[in-house]
Amino acid sequence: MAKQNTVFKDAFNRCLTLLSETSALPSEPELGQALGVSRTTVRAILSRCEEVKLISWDKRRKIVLRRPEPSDYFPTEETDSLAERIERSFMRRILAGGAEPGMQINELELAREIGTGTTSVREFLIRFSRFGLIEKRPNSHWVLKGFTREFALELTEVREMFELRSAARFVTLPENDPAWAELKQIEAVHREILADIDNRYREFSELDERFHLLVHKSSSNRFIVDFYDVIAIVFHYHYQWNKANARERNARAMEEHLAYIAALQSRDPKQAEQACRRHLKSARETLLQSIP
Amino acid sequence: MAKQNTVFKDAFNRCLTLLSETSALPSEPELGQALGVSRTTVRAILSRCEEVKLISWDKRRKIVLRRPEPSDYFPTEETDSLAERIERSFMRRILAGGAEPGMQINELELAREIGTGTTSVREFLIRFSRFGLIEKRPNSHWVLKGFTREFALELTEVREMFELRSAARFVTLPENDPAWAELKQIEAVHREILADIDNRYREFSELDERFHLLVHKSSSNRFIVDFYDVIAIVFHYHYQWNKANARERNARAMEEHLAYIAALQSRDPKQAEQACRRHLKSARETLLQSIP
DNA sequence: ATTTTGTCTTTTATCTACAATAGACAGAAT
DNA sequence: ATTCTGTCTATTGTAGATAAAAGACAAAAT
Repeated sequence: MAKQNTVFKDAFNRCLTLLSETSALPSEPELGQALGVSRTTVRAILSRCEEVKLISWDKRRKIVLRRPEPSDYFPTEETDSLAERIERSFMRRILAGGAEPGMQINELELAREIGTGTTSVREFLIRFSRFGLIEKRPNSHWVLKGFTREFALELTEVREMFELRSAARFVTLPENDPAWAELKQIEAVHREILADIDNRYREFSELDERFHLLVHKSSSNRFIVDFYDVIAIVFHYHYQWNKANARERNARAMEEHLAYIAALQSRDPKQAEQACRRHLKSARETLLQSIP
Repeated sequence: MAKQNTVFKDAFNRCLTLLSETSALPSEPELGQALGVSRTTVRAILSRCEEVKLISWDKRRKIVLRRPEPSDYFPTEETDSLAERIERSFMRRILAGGAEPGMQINELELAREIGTGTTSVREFLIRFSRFGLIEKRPNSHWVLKGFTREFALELTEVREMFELRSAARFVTLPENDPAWAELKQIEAVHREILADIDNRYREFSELDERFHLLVHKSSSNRFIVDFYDVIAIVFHYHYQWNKANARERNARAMEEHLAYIAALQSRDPKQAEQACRRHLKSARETLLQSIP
């Protein structure tokens, strides 16, 4: 097994969805564009569609023969890229499991446990090391530095610097900048979710990321934007892991977001700074509370 | 060739230096400690020393038979780790050579050119990507974003935030913090070099890194300290590449450093901030001037 | 009672191989 | 004249293999 064909499987699944809405498929390049894959993969998808009698395919004629059934789709486990699977396994181990700071991380063991080669694990660890949670001892093992109180404080310190800077930049964006429209949309989603908070509070995590990323992006600084990855991954797994009082917490955060959004929309730097500070402060407290 | 034995060769060379100063070598664990390698490597070194008749080795008795000669040492090219060689080749290509932004980077080609396997190149690129100069298109090539004006501006923006924060923290360090002693030493080296600037201005680059790293470290924030790597590598290669007016530039920077150091030593936050700002401003200008 | 050595096992760093995927080009179809 | 398809080549992602290096443990030496 040299390379997983997850790109193919994932694109195939998405193609089935397209296929359920039309009677014929477009040209190969067009389909490739729509699915975000190369023609090689498109042709593999078309071949399989033909094989399972979903379409008849003769050169430009690609006629849909029947609606796709659930059994036509590849199971979702098979469409995740290896990197995603490794990330999940790893985060589960270090965040959920009893992972003490100072623990050694073993590439081989990790690879065996996840059922993959060492190369992929190694590359994952290298990529992951920029999050500041692990550190390499050359020619030897990795060391887990742990999701500790210090880590959270260091992370939030930088986050606050960056977000304050970004928010200050945000209010100076020209009227026609698309960020304003996106901000309005995000505001609307906040209101929708708040209106049905009991059922939809779980959608906050994703919305939170969307909002803060938008703010960070207005910095036009790649280092600030890239750093948001670190924040996002920490909060992402943190939300999954720590579900106590989620409904309440999320509701409060969304109220803060709305105040923050209104302050940005006011274009007044002072107001924006204050609202930003308020929200960041409570976000930091929430994060710290969950750390023993 | 599965793994280069650069650790062995480098440690062997360093062992020869030790060996030229004593008549007998210590125990294996002790030697391992001194050279920073495992006992396995120590034993390989001892074996080779015995082979070339540098020592006689019988269990605990390791008697030096003769002084090492230049020909006993491994050539320096062989002691650099693969990662270092890849970094140098790569930086030469992208900084010195005509490397336009948007250029594609090809792992295979790079590997062939450097004379190494693709895995190492790949891992280097992943590690290097955090410097914001390259970006990966999944399942496809890397894209060079280029050492452009924007890059320099984004880099210095973050640098200034971080260094101002660190300098503010520095002045609050307790009297007995070792940073104060180190600062004094660094100050002394500045004066020494300035006294003989015509001959020694080339030493500035290293001193610059030492000084700013000390400042950044006082932040006690891993993200701030780690970010200094980015700054260091950029300035390191930048100095190598752009040598116009080096003597003059370095002298001026050192004067600024001395003012900055004095301001830190005054423990007055206002003064420190001002001196820091002044120096950062001129550092930014210097960097920008060298970019077309 | 430590510390050192001899021996052995485990892990890392690196290379090579190969399937999946991207991408190039000429001829075919509109 | 453009767009699409068939075919072919090049590159990436991943596994597996292997030498170098780290490290564990018991027996030997101080």
